Amino acid sequence: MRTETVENYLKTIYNLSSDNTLVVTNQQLADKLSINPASVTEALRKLHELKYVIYEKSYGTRLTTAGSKLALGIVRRHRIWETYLVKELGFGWDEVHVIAEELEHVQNDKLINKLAEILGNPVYDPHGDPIPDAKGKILKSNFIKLSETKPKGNYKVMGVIDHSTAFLKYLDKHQLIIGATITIKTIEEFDNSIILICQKKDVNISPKAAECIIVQAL
Amino acid sequence: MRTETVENYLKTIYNLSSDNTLVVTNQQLADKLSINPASVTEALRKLHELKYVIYEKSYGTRLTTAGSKLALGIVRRHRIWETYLVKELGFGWDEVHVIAEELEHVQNDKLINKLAEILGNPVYDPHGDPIPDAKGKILKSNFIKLSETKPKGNYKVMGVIDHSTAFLKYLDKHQLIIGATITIKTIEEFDNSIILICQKKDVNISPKAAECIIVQAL
DNA sequence: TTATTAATTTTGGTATACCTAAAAGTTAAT
DNA sequence: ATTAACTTTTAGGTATACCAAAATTAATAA
Repeated sequence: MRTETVENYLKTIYNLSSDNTLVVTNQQLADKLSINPASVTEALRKLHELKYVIYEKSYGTRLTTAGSKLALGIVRRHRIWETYLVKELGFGWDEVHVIAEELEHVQNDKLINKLAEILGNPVYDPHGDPIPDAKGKILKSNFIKLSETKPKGNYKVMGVIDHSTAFLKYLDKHQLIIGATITIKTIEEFDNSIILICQKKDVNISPKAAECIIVQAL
Repeated sequence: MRTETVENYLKTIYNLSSDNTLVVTNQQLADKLSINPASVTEALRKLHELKYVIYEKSYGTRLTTAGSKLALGIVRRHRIWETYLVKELGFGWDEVHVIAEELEHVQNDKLINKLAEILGNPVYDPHGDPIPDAKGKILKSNFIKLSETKPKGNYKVMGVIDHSTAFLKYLDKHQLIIGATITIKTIEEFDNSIILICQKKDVNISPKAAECIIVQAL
């Protein structure tokens, strides 16, 4: 199997399994990777043979220790590059995902560690995602989704789940950037949209968007 | 055809044709790319269909205008990355080639132009090779090979042809770095090896190495 | 010029990573 | 418990990018 293919599967499995606590379905993988489910079945069988995943037919897949290790390496490379692009090269947080998607496959630990060092070994990337260290250790947060918050509560925006340019530009427009403090005003009965206060302005967030914003209770 | 495959062929044709003045043979390509000549024939036929090269059966190949443009883009990316790795990230000139070989395939003009800007839009990379500008314009030098020099002459080291770590470390050892001033002492009758003076020390250079060192007469 | 050597192309074949369509299996709803 | 809906797998197929071996073509030397 080509390295890049392996890396894309393992990274996606990692991202979908929330730190390996969940089993990932073929459908989820097919959707995320934009490929046919039949191709996923095939690939998972090979990854199982390579001992990167435990794939149980018609049930689901999770990473082995070896697979996790590899996945964390790729996640590290991706997040370090995103941070470097934003902090050192002046890119916007809404444009770095696609570039990092390519840069993450460049195989050179010395390079990544050098970038990390220049950045002061950051622990979070520009989207609020934790960056694994060189040994693969990663912080796990007890943050919640905006969709799980309660009215009257005060929260701090800690990260996002969707990394698309469109979504990030939408957040920028409402000042909903990492670190912003918000207060939940009400949750609409009929469509579950959330009305919150951010920078003293009312902002209306759709349930779909609320699923993609990560916050911490204050 | 995969982008990376196209890019590797075009780049190699460019490098072998010395600025498109020479026709490139299949053998040369097979050697440089470490693949079977039969595969080269196949690939060239496709590149011809794609209008990137003019491939004349059993004769040779050269780049079209479109092919040249693409090739220069890849060469630019490669050389900008090499320079960035050396100048900004502290890598040695002997270790950047392999890394740039991967980085050159990352498709993002804004990124390359940003790196170039940080570097002050350099015109030469760490190996003395000229870097095409964003429009594809490239300096052409009238430098000569060390193997073409004459005894008693004074020269300045301007670049290298071989980018392997082994060769570059060998040069480092003898202080034969870019910019170094040398004087040709003699050329051995029986094996054509060159004895030159560099940093006041005598250095003996094999004919093979002399083919890979580019100098300018002073 | 012919023979020899070398380069190139043809032919037939492999592995990878996808695909579609159909079959089998699983889950949920009545 | 049976049907309906969805998911997963199987089976058969494609394009890419390579290969080895044989056939052809070109270049070189006798």
